[in-house]
Amino acid sequence: MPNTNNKISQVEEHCLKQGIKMTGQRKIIAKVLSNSNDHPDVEQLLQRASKIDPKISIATIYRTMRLFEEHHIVERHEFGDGRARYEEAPSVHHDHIIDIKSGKVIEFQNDEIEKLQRQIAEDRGFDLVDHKLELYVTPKENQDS
Amino acid sequence: MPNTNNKISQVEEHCLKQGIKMTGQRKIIAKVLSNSNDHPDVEQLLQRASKIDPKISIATIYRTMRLFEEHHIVERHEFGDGRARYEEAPSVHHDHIIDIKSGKVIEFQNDEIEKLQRQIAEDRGFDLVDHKLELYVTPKENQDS
DNA sequence: CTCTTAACTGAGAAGGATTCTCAAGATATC
DNA sequence: GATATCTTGAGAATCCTTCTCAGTTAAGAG
Repeated sequence: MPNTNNKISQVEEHCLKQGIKMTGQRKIIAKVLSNSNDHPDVEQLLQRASKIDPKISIATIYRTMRLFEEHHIVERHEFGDGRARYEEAPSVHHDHIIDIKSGKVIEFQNDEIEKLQRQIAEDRGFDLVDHKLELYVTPKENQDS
Repeated sequence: MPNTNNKISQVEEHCLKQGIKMTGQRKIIAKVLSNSNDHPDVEQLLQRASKIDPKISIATIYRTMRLFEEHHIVERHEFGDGRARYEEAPSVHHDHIIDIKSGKVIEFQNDEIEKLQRQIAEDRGFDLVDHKLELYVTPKENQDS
């Protein structure tokens, strides 16, 4: 019976568009990324990939994430815990709220801030090529929202 | 002849206010920080401190920076190059522009963005306890500003 | 001023995340 | 289906940071 899971993932499609050679391992990692809604670190990626191919190595995860990052297929983040976290590069940019109590990461967009950032760089004679905006928060005290 | 450099530095004063035991090494590191207008990393701090006391150790720099950070006497930053950089905790908050061509770091303030950040956290039921805003830029092309 | 105790330091070992090395394996081309 | 090129796995190496521990020092009590 043919594997029903072998259709091409979003991430794999982006790879193909950019002419990246798709090895078995890269396809697996691409699929893992496409199936993740969170911001996994390398260890988590290895665990998820290992369920598909138990002999995939952590070096390949590292190499592949670097490759994907260079091709803007994933975004790398460092949320202050000393290791990189990844997400499939979003079509619409967003920033992150990190709940330091639970470690949960929430995405948000704010066009006003984006505009202000560009303007700040511009005003000082620079082109804004990238930015990092992270809000570190704790659940509000007097509220059970 | 009394050392003309032995007056208490800004950073040392903050330490005293907080009841931190001031050893010779800590005084030196405090002075180095007060005399720095940039965002030195640990290696740079060691070099600068070594000019005053050549037998100061890098472990002490690390330990002292952690101590000072915990007491909010310095701010630690990670500007994407994998090592921590420090600055004397500013009385007025600012964020950073990093010129990725030269590595130069420029400080800026923007109250509008600060306000929006607090509001974004608030709207989602959180208290904003910290944030990181870094603009990665390159010098503008068609301009000699 | 000296004693005492708790805290601090220097040096190197240890740790965690990431990259590198290299032999073996896979891929692609003709 | 031989050959050149790229990729992989495994462990070594690297970088930054923290830890360990024996020796030293700060700071308060007498």
